[in-house]
Amino acid sequence: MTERTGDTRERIKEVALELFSEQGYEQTSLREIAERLGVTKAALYYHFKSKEEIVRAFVEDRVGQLAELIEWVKSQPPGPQTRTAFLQRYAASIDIGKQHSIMRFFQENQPALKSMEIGERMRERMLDLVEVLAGPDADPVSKLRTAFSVFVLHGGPFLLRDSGITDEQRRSAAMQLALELAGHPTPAEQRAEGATR
Amino acid sequence: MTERTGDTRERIKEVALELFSEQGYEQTSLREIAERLGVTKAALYYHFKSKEEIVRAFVEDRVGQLAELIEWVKSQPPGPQTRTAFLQRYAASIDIGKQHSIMRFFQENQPALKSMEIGERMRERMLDLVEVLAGPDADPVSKLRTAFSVFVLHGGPFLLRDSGITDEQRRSAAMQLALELAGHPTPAEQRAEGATR
DNA sequence: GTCTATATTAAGATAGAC
DNA sequence: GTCTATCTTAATATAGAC
Repeated sequence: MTERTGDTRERIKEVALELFSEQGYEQTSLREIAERLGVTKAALYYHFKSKEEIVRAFVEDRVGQLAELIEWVKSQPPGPQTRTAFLQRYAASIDIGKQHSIMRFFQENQPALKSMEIGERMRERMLDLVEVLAGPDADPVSKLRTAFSVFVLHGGPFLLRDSGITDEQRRSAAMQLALELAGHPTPAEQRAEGATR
Repeated sequence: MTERTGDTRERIKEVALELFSEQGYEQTSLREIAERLGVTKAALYYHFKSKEEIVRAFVEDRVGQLAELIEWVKSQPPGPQTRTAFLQRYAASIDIGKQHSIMRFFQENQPALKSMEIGERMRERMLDLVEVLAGPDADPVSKLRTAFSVFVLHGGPFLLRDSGITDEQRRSAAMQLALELAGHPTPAEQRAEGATR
């Protein structure tokens, strides 16, 4: 065979994600992706029927992971302990492979994703996640606190990129703030806690 | 005169900002802006020499406001009290006119802004702001906490847009979390506080 | 599965009349 | 100050040979 099975498709996804997350979706042309891979644009169209299809391919990977994470949260008792335990799992899930790039791409390319159905799916998943984490009857402030606890893990390290510290220190600082936010009980949880004492 | 002085230029800025912040910079064509105004593209080019120049015009407004806010912070004693007082001023500054749209545009169009010098200026201003608010010797977690206290005011209300609550309740929830984050003293501030007791 | 060549389209931008 | 008309460019996408 002329090449290892499925390899080219994966390499296109990887290079595209790298460029899309670094430069932006609209700022990256298929020509650029093709050149980086040492092929022509036409080759890309053999593997994907459009530019948007490439996005769909790697965002779907992340949507699948989120579905699993959401199921895990649902299987746990609601509350601050589950939220803080979740953040450890979530951090691990973005630190492997290209998941962190996917989240950065998702954050920074909302206008482009608005017209894609995969963007809508991703957005809904993130909202679902916050919903199950905070609990359906959480007040708005608690929902925000929960949403930002997750958000800090993506955006925090990036925000600290100009400080003279290591990646590991950035991740650690983000995790510390995330835990602080997630550990805060909602009013509903406080009432429940008081009732069982 | 055929029209009220400077009016058209301002109307272009307004319409462009509205479309750029709702749909994205790349997703909005000059044709669309012109149509909305009831003129042709050529008319836009009489007032602005490029699409990017329109962005520069309204982002510069915000950069100027930020400079003033930063000066105010510098004039105050550093610490949690100044940070919380600042957030009130900051919230007021984005609630007037189109400043909130400018910040949304800034957040959601980072890839497009990356190649514009006005984007760089804006980014630097925001980093300066966090620097003076948190204090130069703040640890990474405190810097993050401070950065997110400001960020919550932009992003928080937008994140809660699907909850069945009013705009006012959204703003209030965002402010509450922002104050919680900004009110937290940094380790350096805690030491200084202990020393003066 | 990848190439060359090309179709198609729409954007940003300009020239010059009025 | 705004128009019509046009230029220029570069992108996504496709046809068909190899």
